[in-house]
Amino acid sequence: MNPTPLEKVVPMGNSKEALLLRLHHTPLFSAWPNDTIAPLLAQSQPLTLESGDILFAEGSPARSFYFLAVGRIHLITAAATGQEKIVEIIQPDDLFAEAVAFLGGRYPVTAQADATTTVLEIPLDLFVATLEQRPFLMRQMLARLSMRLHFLVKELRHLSVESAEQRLASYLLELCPVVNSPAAVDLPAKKAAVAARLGLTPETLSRVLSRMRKAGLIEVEQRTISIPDPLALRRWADGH
Amino acid sequence: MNPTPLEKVVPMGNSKEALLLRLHHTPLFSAWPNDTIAPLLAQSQPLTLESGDILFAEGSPARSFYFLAVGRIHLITAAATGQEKIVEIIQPDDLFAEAVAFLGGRYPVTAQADATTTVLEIPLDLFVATLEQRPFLMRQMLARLSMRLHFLVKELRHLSVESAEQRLASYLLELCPVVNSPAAVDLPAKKAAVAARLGLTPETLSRVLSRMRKAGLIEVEQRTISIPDPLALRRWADGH
DNA sequence: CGAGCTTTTGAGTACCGTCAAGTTAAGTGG
DNA sequence: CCACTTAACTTGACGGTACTCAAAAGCTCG
Repeated sequence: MNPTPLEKVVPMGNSKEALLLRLHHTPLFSAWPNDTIAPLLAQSQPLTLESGDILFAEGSPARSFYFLAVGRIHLITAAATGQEKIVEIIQPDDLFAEAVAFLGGRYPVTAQADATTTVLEIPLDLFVATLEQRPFLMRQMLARLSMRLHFLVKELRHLSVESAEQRLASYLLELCPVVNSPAAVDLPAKKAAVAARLGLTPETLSRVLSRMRKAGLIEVEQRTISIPDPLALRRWADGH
Repeated sequence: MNPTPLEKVVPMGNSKEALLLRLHHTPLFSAWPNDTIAPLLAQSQPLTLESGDILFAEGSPARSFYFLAVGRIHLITAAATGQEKIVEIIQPDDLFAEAVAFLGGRYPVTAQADATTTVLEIPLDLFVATLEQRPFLMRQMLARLSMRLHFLVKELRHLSVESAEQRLASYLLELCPVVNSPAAVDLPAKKAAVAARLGLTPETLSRVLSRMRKAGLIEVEQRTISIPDPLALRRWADGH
Protein backbone atom coordinates (compact mmCIF):
# COMPACT_ATOMS: atom_id res chain seq x y z
CA MET A 1 0.00 0.00 0.00
CA ASN A 2 2.93 2.25 0.60
CA PRO A 3 3.56 4.18 -2.60
CA THR A 4 7.31 4.14 -2.09
CA PRO A 5 8.06 0.83 -0.39
CA LEU A 6 11.71 1.02 -1.29
CA GLU A 7 12.35 3.59 1.36
CA LYS A 8 11.37 0.97 3.87
CA VAL A 9 13.41 -1.97 2.70
CA VAL A 10 16.64 -0.06 2.24
CA PRO A 11 18.34 0.76 5.50
CA MET A 12 18.66 4.52 5.80
CA GLY A 13 22.19 4.25 7.09
CA ASN A 14 23.30 3.04 3.66
CA SER A 15 26.48 1.23 4.48
CA LYS A 16 29.18 1.30 1.84
CA GLU A 17 28.97 -2.47 1.67
CA ALA A 18 25.28 -2.37 0.87
CA LEU A 19 25.86 0.30 -1.74
CA LEU A 20 28.65 -1.68 -3.35
CA LEU A 21 26.31 -4.61 -3.63
CA ARG A 22 23.65 -2.50 -5.26
CA LEU A 23 26.11 -0.77 -7.59
CA HIS A 24 27.28 -4.16 -8.68
CA HIS A 25 23.77 -4.96 -9.84
CA THR A 26 23.51 -1.98 -12.17
CA PRO A 27 23.98 -2.66 -15.88
CA LEU A 28 26.97 -0.35 -15.96
CA PHE A 29 28.95 -1.91 -13.13
CA SER A 30 27.85 -5.52 -13.32
CA ALA A 31 30.85 -6.40 -15.44
CA TRP A 32 33.30 -4.50 -13.24
CA PRO A 33 35.61 -6.48 -10.98
CA ASN A 34 35.06 -5.73 -7.32
CA ASP A 35 38.52 -4.36 -6.78
CA THR A 36 37.78 -1.77 -9.47
CA ILE A 37 34.59 -0.53 -7.92
CA ALA A 38 35.95 -0.40 -4.39
CA PRO A 39 38.41 2.48 -4.91
CA LEU A 40 35.73 4.38 -6.77
CA LEU A 41 33.37 3.87 -3.90
CA ALA A 42 36.00 4.97 -1.42
CA GLN A 43 36.17 8.34 -3.16
CA SER A 44 32.41 8.66 -3.32
CA GLN A 45 30.09 10.08 -0.75
CA PRO A 46 26.39 9.90 -0.04
CA LEU A 47 24.31 13.09 -0.27
CA THR A 48 20.86 13.73 1.07
CA LEU A 49 18.41 16.09 -0.60
CA GLU A 50 15.01 17.39 0.35
CA SER A 51 12.15 17.60 -2.11
CA GLY A 52 12.77 20.52 -4.45
CA ASP A 53 16.52 20.70 -3.88
CA ILE A 54 18.71 21.07 -6.94
CA LEU A 55 21.51 18.51 -7.20
CA PHE A 56 23.11 20.18 -10.18
CA ALA A 57 22.02 22.84 -12.64
CA GLU A 58 21.99 22.82 -16.42
CA GLY A 59 25.24 24.30 -17.69
CA SER A 60 27.23 23.95 -14.51
CA PRO A 61 30.58 22.14 -14.68
CA ALA A 62 30.34 18.41 -14.16
CA ARG A 63 32.71 16.75 -11.75
CA SER A 64 30.58 13.84 -10.60
CA PHE A 65 27.89 11.47 -11.65
CA TYR A 66 25.36 9.81 -9.40
CA PHE A 67 23.76 6.65 -8.17
CA LEU A 68 20.23 7.08 -6.85
CA ALA A 69 19.83 5.06 -3.67
CA VAL A 70 16.55 6.37 -2.27
CA GLY A 71 13.92 8.79 -3.49
CA ARG A 72 13.37 10.31 -6.88
CA ILE A 73 15.15 12.74 -9.19
CA HIS A 74 13.80 14.69 -12.15
CA LEU A 75 16.09 15.55 -15.03
CA ILE A 76 14.80 18.85 -16.35
CA THR A 77 15.60 21.20 -19.18
CA ALA A 78 14.20 24.72 -19.16
CA ALA A 79 13.29 27.06 -22.00
CA ALA A 80 13.78 30.81 -22.13
CA THR A 81 10.14 31.30 -21.23
CA GLY A 82 10.62 29.43 -17.98
CA GLN A 83 8.65 26.43 -19.18
CA GLU A 84 10.16 23.16 -18.09
CA LYS A 85 10.40 19.80 -19.73
CA ILE A 86 11.20 16.69 -17.73
CA VAL A 87 13.60 14.67 -19.83
CA GLU A 88 13.68 11.68 -17.53
CA ILE A 89 12.45 10.53 -14.15
CA ILE A 90 15.22 8.73 -12.31
CA GLN A 91 14.34 5.79 -10.06
CA PRO A 92 16.27 4.10 -7.25
CA ASP A 93 19.18 1.94 -8.43
CA ASP A 94 19.56 4.05 -11.57
CA LEU A 95 22.81 5.76 -12.48
CA PHE A 96 22.56 9.16 -14.09
CA ALA A 97 24.71 11.92 -15.57
CA GLU A 98 27.47 9.43 -16.32
CA ALA A 99 27.26 10.36 -19.99
CA VAL A 100 28.57 13.86 -19.47
CA ALA A 101 31.94 12.58 -18.40
CA PHE A 102 33.42 12.67 -21.84
CA LEU A 103 32.58 16.12 -22.95
CA GLY A 104 34.88 17.90 -20.57
CA GLY A 105 31.76 18.76 -19.11
CA ARG A 106 28.79 20.68 -18.33
CA TYR A 107 25.55 19.08 -17.31
CA PRO A 108 23.02 19.27 -20.14
CA VAL A 109 20.08 19.13 -17.73
CA THR A 110 19.10 20.17 -14.23
CA ALA A 111 18.66 17.48 -11.57
CA GLN A 112 16.02 18.20 -8.98
CA ALA A 113 14.86 16.02 -6.10
CA ASP A 114 11.16 15.24 -6.13
CA ALA A 115 11.16 13.73 -2.65
CA THR A 116 13.60 13.19 0.17
CA THR A 117 16.42 11.57 -1.70
CA THR A 118 19.86 10.18 -1.12
CA VAL A 119 22.35 9.79 -3.91
CA LEU A 120 25.90 8.55 -4.08
CA GLU A 121 28.19 11.13 -5.62
CA ILE A 122 30.88 9.44 -7.72
CA PRO A 123 33.83 11.49 -8.98
CA LEU A 124 34.15 11.50 -12.74
CA ASP A 125 37.92 11.79 -13.01
CA LEU A 126 38.62 8.53 -11.24
CA PHE A 127 35.81 6.87 -13.14
CA VAL A 128 37.23 7.94 -16.48
CA ALA A 129 40.74 6.98 -15.45
CA THR A 130 39.56 3.49 -14.55
CA LEU A 131 37.67 3.22 -17.79
CA GLU A 132 40.70 4.15 -19.85
CA GLN A 133 42.72 1.32 -18.45
CA ARG A 134 40.16 -1.25 -19.51
CA PRO A 135 39.06 -1.19 -23.12
CA PHE A 136 36.32 -3.66 -22.39
CA LEU A 137 34.67 -1.34 -19.94
CA MET A 138 34.98 1.47 -22.41
CA ARG A 139 33.27 -0.57 -25.06
CA GLN A 140 30.46 -1.22 -22.63
CA MET A 141 30.21 2.44 -21.86
CA LEU A 142 29.93 3.22 -25.54
CA ALA A 143 27.09 0.74 -25.79
CA ARG A 144 25.38 2.50 -22.92
CA LEU A 145 25.62 5.90 -24.54
CA SER A 146 24.45 4.42 -27.78
CA MET A 147 21.39 3.05 -26.00
CA ARG A 148 20.60 6.42 -24.53
CA LEU A 149 20.87 7.88 -28.00
CA HIS A 150 18.27 5.43 -29.23
CA PHE A 151 16.05 6.31 -26.32
CA LEU A 152 16.21 10.00 -27.09
CA VAL A 153 15.54 9.49 -30.78
CA LYS A 154 12.43 7.56 -29.82
CA GLU A 155 11.41 10.36 -27.50
CA LEU A 156 11.88 12.82 -30.31
CA ARG A 157 9.48 10.88 -32.46
CA HIS A 158 6.93 10.64 -29.69
CA LEU A 159 7.00 14.37 -29.14
CA SER A 160 6.88 15.45 -32.72
CA VAL A 161 4.49 13.16 -34.51
CA GLU A 162 2.33 11.52 -31.86
CA SER A 163 -0.87 12.72 -30.21
CA ALA A 164 -1.42 12.96 -26.48
CA GLU A 165 -3.26 9.62 -26.58
CA GLN A 166 -0.43 7.89 -28.39
CA ARG A 167 2.22 9.36 -26.14
CA LEU A 168 0.50 8.27 -22.97
CA ALA A 169 -0.29 4.83 -24.39
CA SER A 170 3.34 4.34 -25.45
CA TYR A 171 4.48 5.44 -22.02
CA LEU A 172 2.14 3.08 -20.19
CA LEU A 173 3.04 0.20 -22.46
CA GLU A 174 6.73 0.79 -21.85
CA LEU A 175 6.04 0.39 -18.16
CA CYS A 176 4.27 -2.89 -18.87
CA PRO A 177 6.42 -5.96 -18.29
CA VAL A 178 4.55 -7.99 -20.94
CA VAL A 179 2.32 -6.66 -23.64
CA ASN A 180 -0.03 -9.56 -24.29
CA SER A 181 -1.47 -10.11 -20.85
CA PRO A 182 -3.20 -7.91 -18.27
CA ALA A 183 -0.89 -5.67 -16.31
CA ALA A 184 -0.91 -3.07 -13.58
CA VAL A 185 1.65 -0.29 -13.65
CA ASP A 186 2.57 2.29 -11.05
CA LEU A 187 3.25 5.79 -12.25
CA PRO A 188 6.77 6.66 -11.10
CA ALA A 189 5.82 10.14 -9.84
CA LYS A 190 2.94 12.46 -9.30
CA LYS A 191 0.78 13.01 -12.33
CA ALA A 192 1.96 16.56 -12.93
CA ALA A 193 5.51 15.22 -13.30
CA VAL A 194 4.43 12.42 -15.60
CA ALA A 195 2.62 15.02 -17.68
CA ALA A 196 5.77 17.12 -17.94
CA ARG A 197 7.73 14.00 -18.90
CA LEU A 198 5.25 13.45 -21.75
CA GLY A 199 5.27 17.07 -22.83
CA LEU A 200 1.68 17.61 -21.67
CA THR A 201 -0.08 19.73 -19.08
CA PRO A 202 -1.54 18.00 -16.01
CA GLU A 203 -5.03 18.89 -17.23
CA THR A 204 -4.51 17.19 -20.56
CA LEU A 205 -3.06 14.11 -18.93
CA SER A 206 -6.07 13.89 -16.65
CA ARG A 207 -8.45 14.18 -19.57
CA VAL A 208 -6.67 11.56 -21.63
CA LEU A 209 -6.66 9.14 -18.71
CA SER A 210 -10.34 9.81 -18.32
CA ARG A 211 -10.99 9.09 -21.99
CA MET A 212 -9.08 5.82 -21.77
CA ARG A 213 -11.05 4.91 -18.69
CA LYS A 214 -14.36 5.63 -20.37
CA ALA A 215 -13.28 3.54 -23.34
CA GLY A 216 -12.80 0.65 -20.94
CA LEU A 217 -9.12 0.34 -21.71
CA ILE A 218 -7.67 1.11 -18.31
CA GLU A 219 -8.64 1.48 -14.68
CA VAL A 220 -7.15 4.25 -12.60
CA GLU A 221 -6.67 4.13 -8.88
CA GLN A 222 -4.44 6.91 -7.65
CA ARG A 223 -1.10 6.24 -9.26
CA THR A 224 -1.83 2.65 -10.13
CA ILE A 225 -3.18 1.91 -13.57
CA SER A 226 -4.55 -1.45 -14.61
CA ILE A 227 -4.46 -2.42 -18.25
CA PRO A 228 -6.64 -5.46 -18.96
CA ASP A 229 -5.58 -5.61 -22.59
CA PRO A 230 -2.41 -3.74 -23.52
CA LEU A 231 -2.73 -4.57 -27.20
CA ALA A 232 -6.23 -3.09 -27.31
CA LEU A 233 -4.84 0.08 -25.76
CA ARG A 234 -2.16 0.22 -28.45
CA ARG A 235 -4.70 -0.21 -31.23
CA TRP A 236 -7.08 2.37 -29.77
CA ALA A 237 -4.32 4.94 -29.35
CA ASP A 238 -3.05 4.48 -32.89
CA GLY A 239 -6.54 5.32 -34.11
CA HIS A 240 -6.31 8.70 -32.44
CA MET B 1 24.49 31.10 -58.31
CA ASN B 2 24.50 27.32 -58.47
CA PRO B 3 22.56 26.09 -55.44
CA THR B 4 24.77 23.05 -55.01
CA PRO B 5 28.23 24.24 -56.00
CA LEU B 6 29.87 21.42 -54.10
CA GLU B 7 28.92 18.93 -56.73
CA LYS B 8 31.02 20.93 -59.13
CA VAL B 9 34.18 21.37 -57.13
CA VAL B 10 34.43 17.77 -55.97
CA PRO B 11 35.56 15.46 -58.73
CA MET B 12 32.87 12.85 -59.25
CA GLY B 13 35.44 10.11 -59.55
CA ASN B 14 36.20 10.50 -55.83
CA SER B 15 39.64 9.02 -55.60
CA LYS B 16 40.49 7.21 -52.43
CA GLU B 17 43.29 9.69 -51.88
CA ALA B 18 40.89 12.62 -51.97
CA LEU B 19 38.49 10.86 -49.63
CA LEU B 20 41.25 10.06 -47.17
CA LEU B 21 42.14 13.71 -47.11
CA ARG B 22 38.59 14.73 -46.43
CA LEU B 23 38.07 12.03 -43.81
CA HIS B 24 41.13 13.29 -42.07
CA HIS B 25 39.48 16.66 -41.72
CA THR B 26 36.42 15.35 -39.89
CA PRO B 27 36.33 15.83 -36.13
CA LEU B 28 36.20 12.08 -35.61
CA PHE B 29 39.22 11.15 -37.67
CA SER B 30 41.38 14.22 -37.32
CA ALA B 31 43.28 12.65 -34.44
CA TRP B 32 43.72 9.32 -36.17
CA PRO B 33 47.12 8.44 -37.54
CA ASN B 34 47.12 7.96 -41.30
CA ASP B 35 48.14 4.34 -41.14
CA THR B 36 45.04 3.68 -39.05
CA ILE B 37 42.63 5.24 -41.47
CA ALA B 38 44.17 3.67 -44.55
CA PRO B 39 43.17 0.05 -43.81
CA LEU B 40 39.70 1.23 -42.90
CA LEU B 41 39.45 3.05 -46.18
CA ALA B 42 40.69 0.01 -48.05
CA GLN B 43 37.72 -1.94 -46.76
CA SER B 44 35.29 0.83 -47.57
CA GLN B 45 33.48 1.51 -50.79
CA PRO B 46 31.70 4.44 -52.33
CA LEU B 47 27.97 4.16 -53.03
CA THR B 48 25.83 6.33 -55.24
CA LEU B 49 22.17 7.01 -54.50
CA GLU B 50 19.43 8.77 -56.40
CA SER B 51 17.04 11.17 -54.72
CA GLY B 52 14.54 9.18 -52.69
CA ASP B 53 16.69 6.08 -52.38
CA ILE B 54 16.90 4.48 -48.94
CA LEU B 55 20.44 3.89 -47.70
CA PHE B 56 19.32 1.96 -44.64
CA ALA B 57 16.02 1.49 -42.88
CA GLU B 58 15.10 1.96 -39.25
CA GLY B 59 15.46 -1.33 -37.41
CA SER B 60 17.65 -3.04 -39.97
CA PRO B 61 20.93 -4.55 -38.77
CA ALA B 62 23.85 -2.14 -38.85
CA ARG B 63 27.09 -3.29 -40.39
CA SER B 64 28.43 0.01 -41.64
CA PHE B 65 28.50 3.69 -40.99
CA TYR B 66 28.90 6.41 -43.57
CA PHE B 67 30.76 9.45 -44.75
CA LEU B 68 28.74 11.80 -46.91
CA ALA B 69 30.86 12.96 -49.83
CA VAL B 70 28.31 14.59 -52.12
CA GLY B 71 24.61 15.34 -51.88
CA ARG B 72 22.28 15.24 -48.93
CA ILE B 73 20.83 12.62 -46.59
CA HIS B 74 17.80 12.85 -44.31
CA LEU B 75 17.74 10.87 -41.10
CA ILE B 76 14.08 10.02 -40.56
CA THR B 77 12.03 8.27 -37.92
CA ALA B 78 8.46 7.22 -38.72
CA ALA B 79 5.43 6.81 -36.47
CA ALA B 80 2.73 4.14 -36.71
CA THR B 81 0.50 6.61 -38.52
CA GLY B 82 3.04 7.00 -41.27
CA GLN B 83 3.96 10.51 -40.22
CA GLU B 84 7.63 11.22 -40.52
CA LYS B 85 10.02 13.28 -38.48
CA ILE B 86 13.39 14.33 -39.83
CA VAL B 87 15.84 13.92 -36.99
CA GLU B 88 18.77 15.40 -38.81
CA ILE B 89 19.81 16.68 -42.20
CA ILE B 90 23.25 15.39 -43.08
CA GLN B 91 25.61 17.60 -45.09
CA PRO B 92 28.70 16.77 -47.14
CA ASP B 93 31.78 15.94 -45.03
CA ASP B 94 29.59 14.72 -42.16
CA LEU B 95 29.87 11.24 -40.72
CA PHE B 96 26.69 9.55 -39.65
CA ALA B 97 25.38 6.36 -38.03
CA GLU B 98 28.73 5.80 -36.35
CA ALA B 99 26.98 5.84 -32.98
CA VAL B 100 25.11 2.60 -33.60
CA ALA B 101 28.31 0.63 -33.65
CA PHE B 102 28.25 -0.20 -30.00
CA LEU B 103 24.78 -1.52 -29.58
CA GLY B 104 25.33 -4.66 -31.58
CA GLY B 105 23.04 -2.92 -33.65
CA ARG B 106 20.17 -1.84 -35.49
CA TYR B 107 19.81 1.55 -37.06
CA PRO B 108 17.52 3.78 -34.98
CA VAL B 109 16.54 5.89 -37.98
CA THR B 110 16.04 5.60 -41.72
CA ALA B 111 18.54 7.27 -44.04
CA GLN B 112 17.12 8.59 -47.27
CA ALA B 113 18.86 10.50 -50.03
CA ASP B 114 17.35 13.88 -50.81
CA ALA B 115 19.37 14.37 -53.97
CA THR B 116 21.88 12.47 -56.04
CA THR B 117 24.30 11.45 -53.35
CA THR B 118 27.50 9.53 -52.92
CA VAL B 119 28.54 8.14 -49.57
CA LEU B 120 31.50 6.12 -48.40
CA GLU B 121 30.40 2.94 -46.67
CA ILE B 122 32.75 2.09 -43.81
CA PRO B 123 32.53 -1.32 -42.14
CA LEU B 124 31.79 -1.14 -38.43
CA ASP B 125 33.62 -4.25 -37.31
CA LEU B 126 37.02 -3.04 -38.43
CA PHE B 127 36.27 0.41 -37.06
CA VAL B 128 35.43 -0.98 -33.64
CA ALA B 129 38.42 -3.28 -33.65
CA THR B 130 40.71 -0.34 -34.36
CA LEU B 131 39.05 1.69 -31.67
CA GLU B 132 39.53 -1.02 -29.07
CA GLN B 133 43.26 -1.03 -29.59
CA ARG B 134 43.55 2.67 -28.87
CA PRO B 135 42.01 3.95 -25.66
CA PHE B 136 42.55 7.51 -26.73
CA LEU B 137 40.39 7.11 -29.78
CA MET B 138 37.77 5.43 -27.66
CA ARG B 139 37.74 8.34 -25.31
CA GLN B 140 37.24 10.64 -28.24
CA MET B 141 34.42 8.51 -29.50
CA LEU B 142 32.74 8.74 -26.12
CA ALA B 143 33.01 12.51 -26.29
CA ARG B 144 31.37 12.40 -29.67
CA LEU B 145 28.44 10.36 -28.46
CA SER B 146 28.15 12.59 -25.46
CA MET B 147 27.89 15.60 -27.75
CA ARG B 148 25.15 13.96 -29.76
CA LEU B 149 23.32 13.29 -26.52
CA HIS B 150 23.46 16.98 -25.68
CA PHE B 151 22.19 17.82 -29.13
CA LEU B 152 19.22 15.51 -28.78
CA VAL B 153 18.34 16.81 -25.33
CA LYS B 154 18.29 20.30 -26.76
CA GLU B 155 16.08 19.12 -29.59
CA LEU B 156 13.74 17.58 -27.06
CA ARG B 157 13.35 20.90 -25.35
CA HIS B 158 12.77 22.72 -28.59
CA LEU B 159 10.01 20.34 -29.58
CA SER B 160 8.23 20.18 -26.28
CA VAL B 161 8.22 23.67 -24.86
CA GLU B 162 8.91 26.05 -27.69
CA SER B 163 6.55 27.64 -30.19
CA ALA B 164 6.96 27.52 -33.94
CA GLU B 165 8.49 31.02 -33.84
CA GLN B 166 11.02 30.05 -31.19
CA ARG B 167 11.93 26.81 -32.93
CA LEU B 168 12.58 28.49 -36.25
CA ALA B 169 14.47 31.34 -34.62
CA SER B 170 16.67 28.92 -32.69
CA TYR B 171 17.30 26.97 -35.85
CA LEU B 172 18.26 30.03 -37.86
CA LEU B 173 20.48 31.32 -35.09
CA GLU B 174 22.28 28.00 -34.88
CA LEU B 175 23.10 28.37 -38.54
CA CYS B 176 24.49 31.85 -37.86
CA PRO B 177 28.26 31.95 -37.52
CA VAL B 178 28.13 34.92 -35.13
CA VAL B 179 25.15 36.19 -33.24
CA ASN B 180 25.93 39.85 -32.81
CA SER B 181 26.39 40.94 -36.38
CA PRO B 182 24.32 40.67 -39.58
CA ALA B 183 24.36 37.27 -41.20
CA ALA B 184 22.97 35.41 -44.18
CA VAL B 185 22.25 31.73 -43.85
CA ASP B 186 21.39 29.13 -46.48
CA LEU B 187 18.74 26.59 -45.61
CA PRO B 188 20.37 23.19 -45.98
CA ALA B 189 17.42 21.68 -47.87
CA LYS B 190 14.09 22.44 -49.40
CA LYS B 191 11.66 24.14 -47.07
CA ALA B 192 9.42 21.13 -46.66
CA ALA B 193 12.40 19.21 -45.27
CA VAL B 194 13.40 22.03 -42.95
CA ALA B 195 9.82 22.11 -41.72
CA ALA B 196 9.90 18.38 -40.98
CA ARG B 197 13.22 18.85 -39.21
CA LEU B 198 11.54 21.45 -37.00
CA GLY B 199 8.44 19.36 -36.43
CA LEU B 200 6.26 21.72 -38.44
CA THR B 201 4.24 21.55 -41.63
CA PRO B 202 5.52 23.40 -44.71
CA GLU B 203 2.52 25.74 -44.46
CA THR B 204 3.33 26.76 -40.92
CA LEU B 205 6.99 27.29 -41.76
CA SER B 206 5.98 29.52 -44.62
CA ARG B 207 3.69 31.57 -42.40
CA VAL B 208 6.28 31.99 -39.67
CA LEU B 209 8.87 33.10 -42.19
CA SER B 210 6.35 35.55 -43.54
CA ARG B 211 5.64 36.92 -40.04
CA MET B 212 9.35 37.36 -39.39
CA ARG B 213 9.71 39.11 -42.71
CA LYS B 214 6.83 41.47 -41.98
CA ALA B 215 8.35 42.24 -38.59
CA GLY B 216 11.49 43.35 -40.44
CA LEU B 217 13.64 40.71 -38.76
CA ILE B 218 14.69 38.71 -41.80
CA GLU B 219 14.75 38.84 -45.54
CA VAL B 220 13.94 35.77 -47.55
CA GLU B 221 15.21 35.02 -51.01
CA GLN B 222 14.62 31.44 -52.04
CA ARG B 223 16.65 29.41 -49.58
CA THR B 224 18.83 32.27 -48.47
CA ILE B 225 17.78 34.15 -45.38
CA SER B 226 19.39 37.40 -44.27
CA ILE B 227 19.29 38.32 -40.62
CA PRO B 228 20.27 41.97 -40.06
CA ASP B 229 20.08 41.64 -36.27
CA PRO B 230 20.19 38.10 -34.86
CA LEU B 231 19.75 39.31 -31.31
CA ALA B 232 16.58 41.16 -32.23
CA LEU B 233 15.26 37.96 -33.78
CA ARG B 234 16.00 36.10 -30.58
CA ARG B 235 14.20 38.65 -28.44
CA TRP B 236 11.21 38.79 -30.75
CA ALA B 237 10.86 35.01 -30.83
CA ASP B 238 11.07 34.71 -27.06
CA GLY B 239 8.13 37.07 -26.83
CA HIS B 240 6.04 34.62 -28.83
C1' DC C 1 -11.23 18.27 11.11
C1' DG C 2 -9.07 21.66 8.33
C1' DA C 3 -4.83 23.22 5.70
C1' DG C 4 -2.34 22.38 1.76
C1' DC C 5 -1.56 19.53 -1.55
C1' DT C 6 -2.80 16.92 -6.07
C1' DT C 7 -6.15 15.91 -9.36
C1' DT C 8 -10.34 16.61 -11.89
C1' DT C 9 -13.71 19.19 -14.52
C1' DG C 10 -15.36 23.09 -17.11
C1' DA C 11 -15.32 27.05 -20.36
C1' DG C 12 -12.87 29.75 -23.54
C1' DT C 13 -9.00 30.42 -26.58
C1' DA C 14 -4.89 30.07 -29.46
C1' DC C 15 -1.96 27.73 -32.10
C1' DC C 16 -1.05 24.80 -35.50
C1' DG C 17 -2.58 21.24 -38.80
C1' DT C 18 -5.62 20.00 -42.74
C1' DC C 19 -7.67 20.88 -47.09
C1' DA C 20 -7.79 23.52 -51.14
C1' DA C 21 -6.56 26.96 -54.46
C1' DG C 22 -3.33 29.88 -56.35
C1' DT C 23 1.43 31.54 -57.37
C1' DT C 24 6.11 31.11 -58.29
C1' DA C 25 10.13 28.56 -59.51
C1' DA C 26 12.39 24.66 -61.68
C1' DG C 27 12.97 21.14 -64.91
C1' DT C 28 11.91 19.08 -69.64
C1' DG C 29 11.38 18.54 -74.42
C1' DG C 30 10.43 20.39 -78.76
C1' DC D 1 15.19 29.52 -76.34
C1' DC D 2 10.65 29.18 -75.17
C1' DA D 3 6.16 26.58 -74.25
C1' DC D 4 4.83 23.14 -71.24
C1' DT D 5 4.84 20.17 -67.15
C1' DT D 6 5.87 19.35 -62.64
C1' DA D 7 7.31 20.47 -58.29
C1' DA D 8 7.99 23.95 -54.55
C1' DC D 9 6.16 27.41 -52.07
C1' DT D 10 2.53 30.71 -50.52
C1' DT D 11 -1.95 32.19 -49.01
C1' DG D 12 -6.62 31.57 -47.32
C1' DA D 13 -10.43 29.42 -44.73
C1' DC D 14 -11.61 26.20 -41.36
C1' DG D 15 -11.37 22.89 -37.56
C1' DG D 16 -9.40 20.26 -33.83
C1' DT D 17 -6.18 19.44 -30.29
C1' DA D 18 -4.18 20.86 -26.45
C1' DC D 19 -3.18 25.04 -23.48
C1' DT D 20 -4.86 28.70 -20.13
C1' DC D 21 -7.53 30.24 -16.52
C1' DA D 22 -10.62 29.20 -12.89
C1' DA D 23 -12.97 26.54 -9.59
C1' DA D 24 -14.32 22.44 -7.31
C1' DA D 25 -13.42 17.88 -5.55
C1' DG D 26 -10.27 14.38 -3.53
C1' DC D 27 -6.10 13.00 -0.75
C1' DT D 28 -2.73 13.35 2.96
C1' DC D 29 -1.19 14.60 7.17
C1' DG D 30 -0.64 17.18 11.15
